[in-house]
Amino acid sequence: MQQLLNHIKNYSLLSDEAQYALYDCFEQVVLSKNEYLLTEGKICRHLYFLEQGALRGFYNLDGKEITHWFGFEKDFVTSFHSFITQEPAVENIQLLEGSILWSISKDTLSALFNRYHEIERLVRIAYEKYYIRLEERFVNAQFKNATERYQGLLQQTPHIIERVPLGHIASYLGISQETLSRIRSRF
Amino acid sequence: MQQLLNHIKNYSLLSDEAQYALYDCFEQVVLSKNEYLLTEGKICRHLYFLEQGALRGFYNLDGKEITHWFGFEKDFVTSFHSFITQEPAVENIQLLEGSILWSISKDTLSALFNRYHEIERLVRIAYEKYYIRLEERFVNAQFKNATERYQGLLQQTPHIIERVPLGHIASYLGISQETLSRIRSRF
DNA sequence: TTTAGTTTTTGATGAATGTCAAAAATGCCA
DNA sequence: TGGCATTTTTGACATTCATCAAAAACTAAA
Repeated sequence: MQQLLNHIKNYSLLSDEAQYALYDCFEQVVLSKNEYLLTEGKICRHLYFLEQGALRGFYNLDGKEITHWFGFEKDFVTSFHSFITQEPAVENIQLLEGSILWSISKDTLSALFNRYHEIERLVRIAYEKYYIRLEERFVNAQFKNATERYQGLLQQTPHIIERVPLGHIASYLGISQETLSRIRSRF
Repeated sequence: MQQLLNHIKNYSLLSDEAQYALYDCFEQVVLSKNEYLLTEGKICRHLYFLEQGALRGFYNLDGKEITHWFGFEKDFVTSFHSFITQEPAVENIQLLEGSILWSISKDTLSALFNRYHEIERLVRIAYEKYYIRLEERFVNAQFKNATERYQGLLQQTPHIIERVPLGHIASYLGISQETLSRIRSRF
């Protein structure tokens, strides 16, 4: 939990009071490898902070699992679309490693927004960072080829390669596992 | 300007006081076709609301212009990365039609955030919507083929096809103009 | 209208990547 | 330390899409 409070200082500084309120509202969740944080069709009512571990978001398409994002230490994770709209999730969130998370419900978070302008500001700023990150992934997906995407991954988030099976990574990069294997053999 | 105040009601409702403050802080900008709202290398210091008209964001890659987004009536537009980070923009924003915009500087907006929690909330909610929109485009880019992307465009944003030259649309969809032409001939 | 510029389409070809099937390598645990 | 399951690699072939070049269609101004 201390890690969470520490991490959010990167977004904006909170008063002691607001920090304490946060401290009070997050609950610890411990899950083991392969368990699910969320399954398709359920409404995602929580936002999580990943203190330790790794997980992936994926959905099913024509019988195949499409992994479209990963979460690691210090990431906020949720099924964003479902969390925001409160519609059923189209995706699953599955643990890749045993993990420690901190959870807050949407309702609790909304209540915190009402009480603390500074917490809503923090989230507004967090959104900006996550938006920029997604924008970059979008440009990669749309305008770079398989090799460039893999090299970008190597440079920008090498930890992914070290901790995740190649099948998931291929999916994450939007290429087939075989193609990824061939690209890797050329280095 | 009334259109702007009306539009933001879709995000959240503002007090009269906050609405008046907004009214006070936006300035009208009128530009004609082909003019630039922003050019590569400049820092983007403003957020714009597009009341009437159309524009595109594009960047240069290997001598080609890559159009990666369009703006139309009721869109908030800016070079998001540059506006948030205050680093030089990598993209250009060019008018596709003569347009009427309303502009607010980052500093002015920040001051409004400080004075009105409810305005920061409005922007937080707007970010959520824009994030979800981008997420959808990302999934399309990464996991759908050219034909599916074009059909998605037809269904979800047909107005784009009616108002934008096909060359820009092809780029927006991440395919060559020739391929787009062939896809279109198959309907 | 005519003409010049721009946009869109068509054709031929090649490169990048996907798919299916099988082999090889790796990991895990009894 | 085997043996089984999973993950990764390799090979053959098919498909999608890009590229280059040229023709056709469209647009707008003289």
